[in-house]
Amino acid sequence: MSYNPNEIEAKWQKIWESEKAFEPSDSLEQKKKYILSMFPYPSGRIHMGHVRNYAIGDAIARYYRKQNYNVLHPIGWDAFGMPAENAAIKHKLHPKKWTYENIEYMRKELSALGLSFSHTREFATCDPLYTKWEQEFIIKMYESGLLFRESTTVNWCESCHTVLANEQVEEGCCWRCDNPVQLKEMPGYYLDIIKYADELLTDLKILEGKWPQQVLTMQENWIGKSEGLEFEFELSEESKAKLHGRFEKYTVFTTRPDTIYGVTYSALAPEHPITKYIVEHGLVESKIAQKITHIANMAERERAQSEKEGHALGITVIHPLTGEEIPVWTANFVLASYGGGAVMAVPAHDERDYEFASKYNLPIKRVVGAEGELPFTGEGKLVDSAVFSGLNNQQAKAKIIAMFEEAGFGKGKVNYKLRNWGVSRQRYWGAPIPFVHCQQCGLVSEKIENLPVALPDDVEITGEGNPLDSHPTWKYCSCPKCGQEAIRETDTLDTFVQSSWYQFRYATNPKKWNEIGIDKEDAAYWMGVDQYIGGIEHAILHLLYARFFTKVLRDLGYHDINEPFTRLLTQGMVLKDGAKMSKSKGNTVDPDKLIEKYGADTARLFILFAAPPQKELEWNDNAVEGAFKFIRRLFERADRVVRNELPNIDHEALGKESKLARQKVYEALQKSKDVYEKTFAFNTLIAACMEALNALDKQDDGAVWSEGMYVMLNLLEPIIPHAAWELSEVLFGRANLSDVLKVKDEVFVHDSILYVVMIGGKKRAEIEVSPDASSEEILALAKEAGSKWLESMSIIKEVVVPGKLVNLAVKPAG
RNA sequence: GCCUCGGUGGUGAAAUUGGUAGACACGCCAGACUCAAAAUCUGGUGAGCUUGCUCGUGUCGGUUCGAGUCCGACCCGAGGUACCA
Repeated sequence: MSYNPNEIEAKWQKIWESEKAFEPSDSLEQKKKYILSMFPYPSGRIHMGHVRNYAIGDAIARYYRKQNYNVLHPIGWDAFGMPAENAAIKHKLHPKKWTYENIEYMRKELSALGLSFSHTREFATCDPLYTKWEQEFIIKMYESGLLFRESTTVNWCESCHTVLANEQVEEGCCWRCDNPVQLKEMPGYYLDIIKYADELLTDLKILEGKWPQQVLTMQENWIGKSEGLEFEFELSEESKAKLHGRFEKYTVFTTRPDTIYGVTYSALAPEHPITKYIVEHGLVESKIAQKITHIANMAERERAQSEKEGHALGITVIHPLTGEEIPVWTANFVLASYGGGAVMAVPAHDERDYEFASKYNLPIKRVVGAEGELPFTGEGKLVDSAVFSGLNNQQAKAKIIAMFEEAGFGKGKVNYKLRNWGVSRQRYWGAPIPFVHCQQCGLVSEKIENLPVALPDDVEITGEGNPLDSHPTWKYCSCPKCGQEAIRETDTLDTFVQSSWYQFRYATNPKKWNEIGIDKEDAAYWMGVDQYIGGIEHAILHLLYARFFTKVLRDLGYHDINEPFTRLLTQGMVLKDGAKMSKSKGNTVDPDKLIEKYGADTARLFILFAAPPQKELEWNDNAVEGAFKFIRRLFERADRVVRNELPNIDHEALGKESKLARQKVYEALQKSKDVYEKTFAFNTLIAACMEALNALDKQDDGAVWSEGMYVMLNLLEPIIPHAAWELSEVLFGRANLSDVLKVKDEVFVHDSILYVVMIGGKKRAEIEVSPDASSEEILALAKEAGSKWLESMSIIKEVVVPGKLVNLAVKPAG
């Protein structure tokens, strides 16, 4: 047969579409697999990263379908977000139109790849029906206290005109546009992810061995749990008076309570209320006040990189154990958002405190270890620490915390680096936050029956300010509670909110989509996602938020799932000339053109053959050609097939080459289970099939050819589906595709076994040994074969590895 | 700095988890076909030399009959994180 990819790919795609071949069954009884590749942002065109992502997911989905699983393999669109608004500004296109046109185009591109998606479950996250349920979740979260509105210092990107979540700041810059992030005081909506920090951390253990270690470690570090002591510094009487009695004390957190006798000063963040009060009330020189204000207004990045700087605030606090008066400073390295924005400073045992104390000539008092260089942050015995002197510092930690708790001065405390998730964005193209501001009632959530609060279509997008805010009528409404005039919230939700629950939406039968957001029974059947596939760049952002949302929606009663993604595969990037493919570098390969030239099967085969999915993939045009030739060879060899079913073969009667060919075929089959279910090393399975085809070519038994093609097409169907369906249809009426194949053990039975003879650890000879030979017989043969190397040697040890090799350890005789 | 993952021919990569290093493919070389080229097919292809031996999986050491694989120290690369008290 000749191979015409364009013709057969169009033919089968049409058949799959009209037969709705890949829709899962509604029955919730059958064994199931939920295979999900991360949904795309509809940016306009697909790129090779998408092709790789969906080729991997599709191969796994098709494999399980062949194993008679009920398979859910959906696709959708992560459709809200900034590029749509930027396009609107640039090309005067409405974000909605831009987005849906892109979806239309990309859907066509993806369908050319022959992906086995369940299209009845497809949706875009900007569909009002999706927004409706999301807004309901947000309101329930508000009612349960998990969502709150407050005014704090936020990360602000001036170029995107919006607030960023902590996770969206990369090295002090905006994750989208790379502009330096400013700190700004603003009201916003927050999700209390810290409340779930401990569960998010401990449940990482469930994922061990199923998620890449790298991702688990990144999440662990991001959550950043640390245990220590929280206590209060009381201001001296004089200082209280100086602050007009407005402040009595403040809280500090330390992971080193064992060093508390070494405290020589305390430092507050420039944003700390006491610092602010002092600056605003002229309690320090105006020059110093200016400097402090300057620090507070610096961009986060700049501040982190600048030298340690601080100013004495002219107040003191009382050491809770010694009663000493300790000076209070403000310092640029104290973070407002962590541990109360204040620290006790122990310069002898903390590098930062030491650097600061050295610069400003503050006293340094050693309390751990007898001698050696300072600062010393290691383990040791306490000195000059009253009753705790002489204790090992680890023991002292526990005792000092216990003592504080007993005396009521403080308590053991767990802190997290993780910050609460700021979900409001000052942008148009997102899901509106369903709240109104009422003069009478304050912040009020919209009534559930009024959802969705939909975006107005008639907006002018200029890039200046939030179009919802400047819309003439949209924000004016009546209060859902008292009916008075009120103002609608004009902030929209972070787009990561949509991608935090889409996996549950797919799992919900679309027949119920109008009535319900997430169906509990459907979720119990389909969730968690058995295999999730996506880029490592989502290791923290999306994967942490989605895990969090899953737990929150569980606690709100929507379902009973603890973790959304049972197994995770992070695919490597697609490179060309050693660099990531990008338009700006001009090293892209256009998937459409590739498919036009070689067909989708070649594209899929190359991508899965060139490297294991977890690794980076270097593009190679010649190797693409090679992939095409392999498929063409399969078509050419179809003529060798003489039976239209799996033949029964008398193995013993075959010639040597035919026996070897059968062995290669079944080696490939044996390998396939591991590849499709565990390692995803498709490259090795494809190589095994190539070996099998090479071996088949060296013999001409028609039955062996028939069996070989029957099995190989079954194994390759998930990778090159169009070619496999076409050949299987013609040769076997597709019976081989629905068959769950079994390995035939007789092909691995041999008349003789090859043993490698090693002498002194070096390979010296090979011997053919009968399968039932004893160790003694094998050794005798080995010694004979290796006699040349045994002359004037004496054997000190004889090792026989059954079925493999003989190793004779030797030393010179005499 | 800290954490994680890597380092194997000219290239992409294999190696049943401690058992013949380099499967499979790309490239290259030679041959066949051709007036010629392309395409196709066949064979070869880790390095070195004295042509059957030596060396060879980032470097150095260790364990073992046997190490790409395990242990220790180091070098290099990629990613993450960065004043979290």
